[in-house]
Amino acid sequence: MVEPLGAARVSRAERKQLTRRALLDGTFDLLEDRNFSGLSLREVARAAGIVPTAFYRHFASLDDLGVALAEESMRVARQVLRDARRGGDPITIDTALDALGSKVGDHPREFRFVTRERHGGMAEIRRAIGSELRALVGELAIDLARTPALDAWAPADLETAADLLTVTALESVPGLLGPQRDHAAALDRAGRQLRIITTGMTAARPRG
Amino acid sequence: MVEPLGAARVSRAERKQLTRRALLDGTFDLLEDRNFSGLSLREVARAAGIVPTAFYRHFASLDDLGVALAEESMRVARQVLRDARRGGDPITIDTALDALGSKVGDHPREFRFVTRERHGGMAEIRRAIGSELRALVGELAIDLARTPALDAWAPADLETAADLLTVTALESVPGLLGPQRDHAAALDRAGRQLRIITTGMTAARPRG
DNA sequence: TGTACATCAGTGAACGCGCGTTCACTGATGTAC
DNA sequence: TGTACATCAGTGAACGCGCGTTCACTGATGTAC
Repeated sequence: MVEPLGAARVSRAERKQLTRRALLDGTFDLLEDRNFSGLSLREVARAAGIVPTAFYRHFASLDDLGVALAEESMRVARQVLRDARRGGDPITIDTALDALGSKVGDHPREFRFVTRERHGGMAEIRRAIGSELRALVGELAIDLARTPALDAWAPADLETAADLLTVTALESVPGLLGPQRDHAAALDRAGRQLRIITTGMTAARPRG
Repeated sequence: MVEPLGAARVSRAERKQLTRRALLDGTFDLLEDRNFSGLSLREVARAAGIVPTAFYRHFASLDDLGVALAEESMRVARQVLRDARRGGDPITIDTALDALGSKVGDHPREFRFVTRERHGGMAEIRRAIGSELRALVGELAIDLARTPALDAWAPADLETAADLLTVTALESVPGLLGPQRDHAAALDRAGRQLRIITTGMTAARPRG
């Protein structure tokens, strides 16, 4: 790494973290129009401004880097749920979609990664995304459990419903990653679908 | 291609079709544990038993082959809807999931391709799958339009609901591609989710 | 039926290139005293 | 504060390999007469 003129002195550990960030950021940028499995180690190193062999100081393999990207991406995705609850009020469809829309706008690379690699990626990456997604669904199920209309539901059924809501919302992400003019339609469609689901949940005889 | 001893004489056109099939089949087999974008042309040719340069007699590029695989896979997926209607009765959740379960069992490679490449693949492949999926959703919307309980629904809302049902069913495919013991759970979960949706549809005030 | 020519799926040599990984190294940062 | 040594992120040369694509070709099939 080149020391910029007049840069503050940083410790070896700090500098290593900066390079690690450069690897993650550079890789996210390379993924704008490609698959993770279409990347090469040399290309990733080039994007981070290091020599190929230095890559191994940070990750044992490209797969390892992919898992790190999956974890970082899912950390952003889980933040949507927290944003939707801001003010301490229960989550509604509108606050959730607002939160999703602005989070995708702020972090397109992370959502693109999740969308592309959730089913399309290498086994280890899929596993990492899957387990984080299950945690997110579990969180949402707890929100649902606090809803009076659903207090007769068994935990497993709440989980199933939370999964359905999550996947439906996630399905709108490709539309939110495209041109601005399609965003409203994507959110509108997701809103209609989520409303069908919540209508079904409150109308359902639980434990069917 | 080697002429098997005693093989029936086939025309040049027939033989070309056989090689094309070998390319499609060989590629599907290579995709069992990888991405389409992880394939190389030489590897595909090897799997089909031809020399790399002969590939170009059949497809202009790997992308072209990918689009052919997408079309073939979606042809199988659309067959699920037709199977679910067999006997001329309206589609139900149970007939649809039965049809899906056995179709995935018979054609795992095609469903794996759709699942992996729908969001994860190269732009041209995504486009091919997307447009076929929209056709499938349109077909299902017509089925829904024939349902008495939904006759007040606007076509666009039926389309939105059909999309939700389709995507929800599709989400069970990864579970159906895994070990046999997980199949029942995947279908059960999809059934519960589809029932939430259909409950929501019949309970909803249309044109909301 | 036989002959002469056209077609074209598949062959095989050759090319230059980017790949992942190895290895010994450099030189700034960190630590012990 | 100064010195001697250890650590370790990043370097750069080198390797053998599989890649996509080009090209001129072969020989069986197809067609015209």
